Amino acid sequence: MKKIKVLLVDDHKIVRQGVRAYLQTLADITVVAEADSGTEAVISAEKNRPHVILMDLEMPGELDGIAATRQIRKNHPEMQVIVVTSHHQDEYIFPAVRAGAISYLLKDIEPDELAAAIRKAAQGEAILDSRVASRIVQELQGIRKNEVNPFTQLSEREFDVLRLIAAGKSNAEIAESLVLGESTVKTHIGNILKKLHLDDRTQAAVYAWQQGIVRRTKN
Amino acid sequence: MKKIKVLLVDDHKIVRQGVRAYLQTLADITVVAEADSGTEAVISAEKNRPHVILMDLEMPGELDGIAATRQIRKNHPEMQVIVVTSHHQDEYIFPAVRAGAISYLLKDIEPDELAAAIRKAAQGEAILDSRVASRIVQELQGIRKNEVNPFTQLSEREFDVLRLIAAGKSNAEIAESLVLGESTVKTHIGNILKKLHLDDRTQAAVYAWQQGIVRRTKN
DNA sequence: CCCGAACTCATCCTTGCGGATGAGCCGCAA
DNA sequence: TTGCGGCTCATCCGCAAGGATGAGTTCGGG
Repeated sequence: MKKIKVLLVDDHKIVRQGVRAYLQTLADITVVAEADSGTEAVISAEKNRPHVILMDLEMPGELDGIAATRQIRKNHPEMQVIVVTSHHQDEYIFPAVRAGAISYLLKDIEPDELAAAIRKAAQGEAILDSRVASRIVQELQGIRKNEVNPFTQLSEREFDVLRLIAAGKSNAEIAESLVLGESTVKTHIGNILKKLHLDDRTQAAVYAWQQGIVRRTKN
Repeated sequence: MKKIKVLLVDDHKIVRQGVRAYLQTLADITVVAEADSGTEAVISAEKNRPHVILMDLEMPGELDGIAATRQIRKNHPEMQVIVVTSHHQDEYIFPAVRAGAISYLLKDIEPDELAAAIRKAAQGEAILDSRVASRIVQELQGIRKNEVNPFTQLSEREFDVLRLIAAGKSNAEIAESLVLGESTVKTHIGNILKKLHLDDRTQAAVYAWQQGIVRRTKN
């Protein structure tokens, strides 16, 4: 049986060592490389062709875990990325999943669960931490009693702006539409791009369409 | 019975007069206004609230017939735009329809056909000149023997570029992707925007998604 | 009562984008 | 041969778009 090649990405060496030590005890898993930044992760993935990548989200540098995940998945759709983080909040779950992560685990996971997740990921299957899973189910069910929407991270106003971006509007048009100063619009857009880890309005528009925020009109 | 209110848009006064004279002989149709430019058309539509707009495509000025059509349909989806033109070529059919025109007529149409088209349009139904209709059917059937695609006006290369725009790529990334100079990419994009009557890459991306040029990935 | 989050707006600065124009190359058809 | 359309690229210009920062507002919760 072929071993599952794993790439570890975490900015803390001690974490990598710990995980590596554990994984090496398993017969069917081998750690082929480590990276301590998003940029390195992309390069290493390129070079070492791992099957599965364990990606930490919290990392310094230009390319964070989410951006790195997106990058890698773009270049190599066959590689599966498991996101490992201590964030139990909502905010990073969806961006990570959208960036192409197959599983989203919390750092206090049991070792054997990690191994299980890696094996599943290699098969293209997902394992979500139960706490994470429940949040997702909640969202997908549309259980948003108050004002929570599927894009929890985005505020109502930002959502308004995003919709207009996705309609191809310019900042000036958006400002007029929402009765705002153009400055405000730019601020919102800046925040949207930051939150969604995108580079420009065009990507935001694409994102909106992919997510179905904008409904396709009759055609 | 309420009369159908019509707005005439054509840069030639003589044409407007001719059409108006004819339409005024009809009991159920009334010309409520005329406009000689795209800009005027938008304003006049706003003010006079016509049911149907007869729009000439060939007009000078910043806002041509297609852009005006798009604008009006955006502001007032309930107004129906009939495009009247002497272009029997493909190039303007699809842009016009995409911009929201319900019917596409050629200028050598018989008067009673025009009247019929207006009445149909008021009901939200389309009438296409048979020559136009056959082109459309051809396209929809995918009868593209050689390299003709549903977006006849766009060349292969432009299509390549459009797809990348719709993926959220920057000019530099597109250039790298297609192994081109950035200058060339910009030229292509300029041509794409011109041909599709769009303002910027974001609108192009939106357009691409609306048209289904980009396939929605799994989500 | 204070804190944080959302929302608003402004200023400064940099650069990517888009428009206009000109130009050379290739292949195909008249 | 000439011409045209697609493709390629360059230069110049103006502006919209984004990033970085700071700051004032309201509102609801602790």
